[in-house]
Amino acid sequence: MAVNTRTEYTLRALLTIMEKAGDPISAAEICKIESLPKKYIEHLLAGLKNAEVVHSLPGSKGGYILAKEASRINLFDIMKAVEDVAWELSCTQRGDKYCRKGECGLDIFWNDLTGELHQVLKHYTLDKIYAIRQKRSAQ
Amino acid sequence: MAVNTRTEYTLRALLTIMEKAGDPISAAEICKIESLPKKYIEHLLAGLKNAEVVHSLPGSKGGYILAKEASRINLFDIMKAVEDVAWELSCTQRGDKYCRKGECGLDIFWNDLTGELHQVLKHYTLDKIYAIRQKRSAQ
DNA sequence: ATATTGCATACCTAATTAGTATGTTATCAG
DNA sequence: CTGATAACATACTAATTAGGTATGCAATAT
Repeated sequence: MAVNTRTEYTLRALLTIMEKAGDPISAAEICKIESLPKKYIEHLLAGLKNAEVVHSLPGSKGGYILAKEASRINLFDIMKAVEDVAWELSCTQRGDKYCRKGECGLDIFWNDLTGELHQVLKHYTLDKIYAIRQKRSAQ
Repeated sequence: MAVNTRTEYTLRALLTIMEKAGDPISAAEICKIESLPKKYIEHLLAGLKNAEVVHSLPGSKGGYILAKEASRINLFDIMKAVEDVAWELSCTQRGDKYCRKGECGLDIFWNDLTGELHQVLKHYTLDKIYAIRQKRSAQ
């Protein structure tokens, strides 16, 4: 259980988009600034577009912009958009081979835990993450 | 990112051991009660033994017992013992191909987040999980 | 002694991750 | 209206991880 590169790279891309403040930035430029693989980032941004986290504009002056204020975009939404399954902890829903379909009695526990972890993720909005990064740069 | 079967099955095994209250219970019996694959559980319990979460006794009347009170065993310890990498979120430590080794400025953020998530996991001790399960059974 | 347990090692298959490649479609500048 | 520049869609692939299974050895109680 770990955050994977999808979330990591996506976050870096989003912060780069955010810094452009409404001016569309292309995948190519994002990847140049952040040293990321272009095709992979395009692929990830497609997920974000679907989840309405970003808007995209094709064409020569095109690129990506945030679909809403940075304070309304949180880590949970990002992960959900970009990882196929975002921290779904319930064994029942995963359909594990030896899952006893609720008979183990732990479904409530997994739900409680999932809720708490999602809460932590939702607490980290894009603007907060940006602020944490700025703080570090200032040191 | 999700909890996997390792943690799920291990937790069920530990609760079964806990219910025996100090009387050693064999992997075979655990697996009979919880419908789990014996070899896999043995493998997982080996990790728990290493982490000093359980003690084991070989021989005919042997089996597993908790190494300490249920209130002193928490989900973080369990996951760390049983999953190779327990929720290590830092890209630097994972050695991702396009990780910029701190240059992305997000290392502090990942550390903050990791800490918060670990805190949630540590809050769930085995006796609390047991209590949550009992509550549900009573319904 | 022997049955019963844990324990160690190695192996295997399927799914997931982390990308890459190729080609198509929409927009703007000239 | 044409060419460049972007996004977008689909498919593919290599490497790693997950989820087990198999075999055999070591320790203990009866």
